[in-house]
Amino acid sequence: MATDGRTRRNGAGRRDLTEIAINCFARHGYQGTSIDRIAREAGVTKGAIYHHFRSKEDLLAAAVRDRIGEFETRVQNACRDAAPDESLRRIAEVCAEHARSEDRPRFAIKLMVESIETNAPVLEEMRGMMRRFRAFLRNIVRAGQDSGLLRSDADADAVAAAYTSAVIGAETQFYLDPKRFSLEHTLETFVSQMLDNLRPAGAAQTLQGRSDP
Amino acid sequence: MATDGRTRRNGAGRRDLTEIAINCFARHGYQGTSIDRIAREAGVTKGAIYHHFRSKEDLLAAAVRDRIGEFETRVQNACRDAAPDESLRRIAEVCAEHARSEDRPRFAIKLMVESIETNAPVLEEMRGMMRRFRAFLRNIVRAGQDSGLLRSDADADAVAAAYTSAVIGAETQFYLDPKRFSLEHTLETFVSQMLDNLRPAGAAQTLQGRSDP
Amino acid sequence: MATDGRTRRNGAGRRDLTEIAINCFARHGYQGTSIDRIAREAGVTKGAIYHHFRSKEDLLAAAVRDRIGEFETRVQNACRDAAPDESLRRIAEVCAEHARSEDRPRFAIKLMVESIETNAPVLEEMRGMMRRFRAFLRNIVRAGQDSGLLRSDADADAVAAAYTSAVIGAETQFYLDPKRFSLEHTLETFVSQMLDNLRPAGAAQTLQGRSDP
Amino acid sequence: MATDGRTRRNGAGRRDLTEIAINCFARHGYQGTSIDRIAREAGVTKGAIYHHFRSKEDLLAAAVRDRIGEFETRVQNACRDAAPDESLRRIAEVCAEHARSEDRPRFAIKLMVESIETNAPVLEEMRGMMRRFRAFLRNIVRAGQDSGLLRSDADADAVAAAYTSAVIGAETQFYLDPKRFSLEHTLETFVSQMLDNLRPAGAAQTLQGRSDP
DNA sequence: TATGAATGAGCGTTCATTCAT
DNA sequence: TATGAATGAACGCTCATTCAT
Repeated sequence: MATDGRTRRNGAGRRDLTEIAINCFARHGYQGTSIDRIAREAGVTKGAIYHHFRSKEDLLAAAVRDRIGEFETRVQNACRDAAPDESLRRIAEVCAEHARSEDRPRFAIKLMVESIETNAPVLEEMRGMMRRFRAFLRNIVRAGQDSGLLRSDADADAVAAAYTSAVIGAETQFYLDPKRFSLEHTLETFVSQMLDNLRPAGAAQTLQGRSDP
Repeated sequence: MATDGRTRRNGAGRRDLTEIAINCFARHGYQGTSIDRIAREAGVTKGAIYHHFRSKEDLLAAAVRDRIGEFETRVQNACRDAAPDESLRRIAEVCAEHARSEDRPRFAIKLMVESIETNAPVLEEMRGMMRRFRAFLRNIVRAGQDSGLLRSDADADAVAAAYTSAVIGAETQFYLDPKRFSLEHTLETFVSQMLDNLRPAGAAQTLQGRSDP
Repeated sequence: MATDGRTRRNGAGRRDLTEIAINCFARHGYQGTSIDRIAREAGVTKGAIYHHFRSKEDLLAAAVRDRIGEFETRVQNACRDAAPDESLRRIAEVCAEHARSEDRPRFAIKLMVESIETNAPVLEEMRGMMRRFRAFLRNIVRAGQDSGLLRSDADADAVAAAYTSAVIGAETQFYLDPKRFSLEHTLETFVSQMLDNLRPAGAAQTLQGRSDP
Repeated sequence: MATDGRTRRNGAGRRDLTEIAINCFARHGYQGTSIDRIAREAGVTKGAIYHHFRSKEDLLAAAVRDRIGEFETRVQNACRDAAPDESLRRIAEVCAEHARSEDRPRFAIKLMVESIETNAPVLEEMRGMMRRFRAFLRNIVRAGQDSGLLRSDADADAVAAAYTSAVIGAETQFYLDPKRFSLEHTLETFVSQMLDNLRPAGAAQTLQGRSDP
């Protein structure tokens, strides 16, 4: 009985292991996480992990892939049936929620940065995620431009790159200094600034950017 | 009596060691850098390092403090005798240059992110640097507002936070994907967008975002 | 399925390790014994030891506890069904045998002395052993006094303390100078002297102290 | 000015170094004492120590020799112009005082035991001290026997060995458990017991051995 | 499918010792 | 006579990985 994916107590399946692993990796980094710790937290022995994964790197790669897919699905869903400018607002919200969530956060920032110059396969995976994220944003901007909603003389690639930068940088600062860094407010400020700037010449200018005086 | 800075045997003084150490730490992270590696790269034995520093953490702290001071000096110098808007452009340039330089780059991003949840003292140091950076930017924005150069209804704190985010995020993406991420262009796009948005109501709008195909 | 106690590969179970460890500790002291040496002597690698024990201190504690228990059992058994004066003779014999045995000797003296001012938990363990040993002796003396076999105006506590002193001091001298220090003869001399002195007023005095030239 | 042996602050002479060294060795043992620690406590650098002593072992040997000489002088002085039985009482007192003193204590016990099976030269030194101590005691006993003060059928060697045992064992227990082990009382009990036993046949028996009921 | 004993390489750190000054 | 930089060997410990069961 009770075979709903995660069985009780013992015997965590392949899937459960990636769940637990990515949490450890996200918290303590790849090098800071021992197979032993993952095993302990999963309630299994090291051997069990090596039964499912060929190596620590393999486990990390599998876990990262899982998370990336999940994150991308979430972003795409947030944009379903939304106008381009609305999509750009929603994506920022999803990213902020992700950063604040209990279990998922930090993994992209921590493992992405840690893999620079140290772990080519994961780096490639992360690079792909970032490229797809920027392409996704760029397509939204282009769609907005095609429909006349956004200024057509803006460089959609650069806008997407700046947007991605703001998200990554805001998340990083938030993890670094959660008490003093206002994640949502920063992202809202950025997005409003950007949308304001992308408004076609004739459109009226919104008043934004002043708050908690 | 051999006083060319690095005295005796084949030595590498305290200072040289922090230089070499921070390069290693920035490249491979704190956990990914062994004392042996630093020693090898400095041409000394592990013992020599422990003669100058009490522990690996001590070495890291000394190296990080050095680098932070250097970076902050550099940013401040770039703003000497510059108008607020010009300062905001120059800071982005300095950050881009820093990210592209041979020896100094990556240290902030890598160690900042790695220290989250794992190394409280370094975290504190980095937090301090980020807070000072944001405060520095905010003061520039406020100076611009006071002089009428920038819109006075903008939230200077949020603008500074967004600016910092853009810088960190752009640097991160650049390290991750130097071939495909256009660091300078992204930062220019961001800064122009921001300055455009901060222009007082009456001022003319510049053309920005010239797409490079 | 190979269940001869020490299973698999070339192993040495937890128990064997404490046996080997205490021998090393007793010979070279705690600080003078490296984990590597224990491993080598046990025919395993360091890692195997750390699989069974959390630390060198943990291994020491386990080994010391084992030995203390063994020693106390041995002393108690020697006194089964013996009159108080006979018990006091037998305990000295057991201690002398213990000091001469191949594997067990020295551990108490070496580790007890080494732990003074340097290793609180082991000190505590040893202190406990000594207190129990003195209490055991005192109870024997009291039993002798209650039965009229020994002078009742003697201070049982002080007698027990002096007895323990003689045993420890004789053992120490024996280890220091086995060729020139006559362990059994010294202890016999002491015990006879003591029993002579504890003889009730009316009883005849034995001739003791026959000098062996 | 001020060259009274130990100069102010810096520049501890050879003699001062052995003083400081033996204190360290007595407290933390030989292996537990680093040259660095001695240097720090003496207010000099390691190099200065190596200027005076060829090695750590050499320093230990010198320090031990100093202390042994001092101790033996002290014991001999205590016996000047005293009858044999009185001498035997006084020696126990000197040993107890020595064990309680601030600076000198523990060195014999700790270093003697630690050197067993690990440090042949020091072991030899300690062996010599013990042999001389026993010989000194034996001669006192013999003198007592020759003068008719003590029973002449007692084995003077064995008596001396038992006496030495009691002293060493009492000291050890005292260091191990100063709160619960009564050093002076134990030694007094032992000596009284022994002297009582050594009294010639005709002499009256003293009442000893009952105290703090 | 999972366990647990074991390995072997490596890491941070300590320390006696050397030596140019 | 003394310093302080440096060495090199060891040590306690960790950890990814292997493998018999």
